[in-house]
Amino acid sequence: MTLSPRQEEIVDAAIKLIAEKSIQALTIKNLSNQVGFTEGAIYRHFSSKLDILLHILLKFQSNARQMLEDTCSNDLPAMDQIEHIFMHNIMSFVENPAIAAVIFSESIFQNEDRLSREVFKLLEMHESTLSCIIEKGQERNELIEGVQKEEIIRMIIGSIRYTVTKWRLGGYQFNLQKEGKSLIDAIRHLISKQ
Amino acid sequence: MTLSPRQEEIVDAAIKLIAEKSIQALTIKNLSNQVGFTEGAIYRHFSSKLDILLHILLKFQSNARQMLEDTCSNDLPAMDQIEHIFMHNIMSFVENPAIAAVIFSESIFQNEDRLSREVFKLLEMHESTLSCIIEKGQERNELIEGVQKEEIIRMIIGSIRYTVTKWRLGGYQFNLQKEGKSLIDAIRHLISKQ
DNA sequence: CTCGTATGTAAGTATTTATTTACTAATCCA
DNA sequence: TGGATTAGTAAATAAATACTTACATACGAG
Repeated sequence: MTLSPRQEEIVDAAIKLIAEKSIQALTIKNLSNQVGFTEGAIYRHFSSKLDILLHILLKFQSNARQMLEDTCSNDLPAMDQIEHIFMHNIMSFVENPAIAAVIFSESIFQNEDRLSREVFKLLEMHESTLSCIIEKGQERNELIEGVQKEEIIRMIIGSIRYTVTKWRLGGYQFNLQKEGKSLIDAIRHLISKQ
Repeated sequence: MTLSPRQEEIVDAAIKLIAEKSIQALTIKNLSNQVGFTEGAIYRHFSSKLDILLHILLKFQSNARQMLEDTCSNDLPAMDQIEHIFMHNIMSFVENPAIAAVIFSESIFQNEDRLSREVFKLLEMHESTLSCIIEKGQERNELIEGVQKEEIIRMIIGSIRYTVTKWRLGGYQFNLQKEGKSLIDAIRHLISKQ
């Protein structure tokens, strides 16, 4: 399960390639150029291209898992925890646009069952953490109760994704961090009590 | 600009192909099988595959434009207009999953400037209509004012898109119409006055 | 030292895909 | 009628792409 240094190197090169060009640019040829070896060398370290994509997703998963656990372990007000997760995601997109490029490429993965399942899992991780936080927040009377947590989750994750998608479609023109902050402020205003 | 009957036929076949398989399945070979002609015949009617994709987007655009104009022309309360647009979109995804497949394939279009611009335009059409509705709603004291309309729009469009994406990733397992209704009810609850 | 394993290269292969070409049959109009 | 236009076919082409194979070299353990 854990990767050798060279495997890490290849996965990182793949991520860089996706970030700078697009997921379409992730070909074995391009990847081998990026790493500085020939195509055959890639196959010494991964059995297939799918395997590489899979490890990219696993890497993002383990980052996300770490962040989500850290967030849950402290005992801030619910809304602060949500903001923390929200802004952490925004920042990780800003610092590493490949994450967005990969995660938002479900359409490409759709025929690859294994990949779309891993993307799904990543979403589920976020959802279940948010679910737990919102539930507590409602019990503690910090968050409004008239709206089911499932719908709040949809709005939070959906609005991030949409904002990031437009940021990407528009060629990274606007300041994502700033827009993310306005958005989470609006969400706070809507779902906090009073 | 307007298409011949045979061109319509080809575009519709392309949409069907995307809906039933995926956007990856839209190859000239598959398309010609679907239509019942050979590959060469396709090129009698369209200059390139890109041209076909473009006309798919234009078709969706004109449908959406029609719907948005219809909505604006009546004088319902803002929230009812929003719900109308919202549910119209949901229903069009239910009836024609290709629309979702195409619109959510920005990642594939990203290197095709022309295509991503048209997807962008489709989003802008929805945004500007919603913007107008929300503005009036806030003036008329129907909608809350503490939150900027840009953020509300992000939440509305984002939450639809996210719900539809999960519906697709999960293989159309849940009832999108029902979930859409719960979601718009929640939104209504959050952004209506009182 | 040397043998085997790990890791690289160069040059394939097989397949897919968009597009083109040369040809044909039908249909329309002068 | 007859010549051009339209719309189809079959087959070729060119490029891209994931992956394989045969060979080379370095290096660590016995």
